[in-house]
Amino acid sequence: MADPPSEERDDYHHGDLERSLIRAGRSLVEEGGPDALTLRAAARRSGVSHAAPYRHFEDREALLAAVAEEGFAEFRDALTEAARAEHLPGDRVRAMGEAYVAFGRSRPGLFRLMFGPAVADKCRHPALQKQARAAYRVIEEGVARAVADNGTDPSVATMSVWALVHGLASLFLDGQGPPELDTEPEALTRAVTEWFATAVTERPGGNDQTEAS
Amino acid sequence: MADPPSEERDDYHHGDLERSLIRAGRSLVEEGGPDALTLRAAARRSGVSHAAPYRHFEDREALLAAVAEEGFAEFRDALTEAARAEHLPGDRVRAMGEAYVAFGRSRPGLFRLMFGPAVADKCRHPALQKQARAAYRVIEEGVARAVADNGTDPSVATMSVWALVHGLASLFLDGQGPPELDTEPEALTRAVTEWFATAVTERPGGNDQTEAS
DNA sequence: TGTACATCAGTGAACGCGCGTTCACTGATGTAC
DNA sequence: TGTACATCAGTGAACGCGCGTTCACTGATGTAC
Repeated sequence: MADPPSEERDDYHHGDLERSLIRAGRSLVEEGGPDALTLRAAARRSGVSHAAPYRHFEDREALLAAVAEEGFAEFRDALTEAARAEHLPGDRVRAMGEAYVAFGRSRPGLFRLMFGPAVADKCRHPALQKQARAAYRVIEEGVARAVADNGTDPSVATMSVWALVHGLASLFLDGQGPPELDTEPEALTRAVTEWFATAVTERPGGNDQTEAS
Repeated sequence: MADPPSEERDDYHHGDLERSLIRAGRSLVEEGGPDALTLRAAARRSGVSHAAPYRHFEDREALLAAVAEEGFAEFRDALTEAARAEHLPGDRVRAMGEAYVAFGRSRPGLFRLMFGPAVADKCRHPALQKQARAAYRVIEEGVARAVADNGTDPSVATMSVWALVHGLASLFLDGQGPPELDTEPEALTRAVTEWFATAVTERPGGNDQTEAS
């Protein structure tokens, strides 16, 4: 549980401290959530004095943002990959949904950092914002294709799909799975996303889209 | 932004410090999220020395749990009330969904405390667990009634609805609304929940429930 | 090829902060007789 | 009705902690001549 200086170095200069800090920061986040990322701990893990990070990051939030940015890049890759494995638009949506939930479940701390309030002012970090939007666009395109010719409003559909899988992931992360349900998270995720992908792909029944506006 | 001792008292004994601490804790949570709740700040707001809370709460987490418990009670009331206003099962589900999102949006800090990782070990707080389950049951019953005779698995449907509204709330809270969409959160919520309530109520089309198991 | 010098990454001491928690204490309250 | 005493709520000083951030510094690197 302690924090041994893991990266040994003999020379005065580290070599690539910036990358090392991001990697350290990421492991801290994955182990203990966003709060566990402190500049001092990241420095410790990189085998460097606690003031050294300031050569590379303006403040703590900057390192948080860098870690989150990396997370979003991986996230987008995971979604893209999942979609690539399928051919029918509906299957793609389902596959992306499962990948979304799987990503969150396998990296809870990172997921919380990416979507939570840890990086307060995202406008201050354009690179992060860019990656986040890129991930959003992957879902958006997939859903748009799936509802292309059934009359559903694409942005409502995208938001629905996104909310559904984001909610699933969040609930699992927070241990809020249904109390007495003995279904495995994977099976439940599959059932829900499948049901939903089908519903979204098919022509919506008597739903009056204009009523809300 | 400072922390003035808001509750004046002349006498040595407070009167009802326990309640006062919960109220103070709650306002701290609502203002700055779960992290902002510290025993010292709650004591300050109650106009009491920083060691006094230990007469009423074993540790910081106990106060967090008490605040969360209160939150869940209110939450359940909000859901129940929303459902009561409607008569058709589908409308009830939609109304509950909107109430769920509205609750989260109007009390972001409390919502994060209730569903987030702040209270690490929920088993240590049976009263909290009880309230959380009670809230879950309200949704469960509403959804079960809505899908009663259309062949959808009620637990899958419940989980879907829950995930959807939870996801919507979370995304709004974290400022992750769709980038270029200019729709108001309320309208979007209404559109999504309405679409979804309709989909869940109607007979599911070509969806093969058994395929996942 | 050698040397002066600017640049830059990392150091270590220090600052001030607020926190959770413990402890011996003191002041108020209420009960038994 | 009055008094001794146990009980209990709140006090204030103290402990140790880890943090973010600043600062003058030192050691290494590489470039201009």
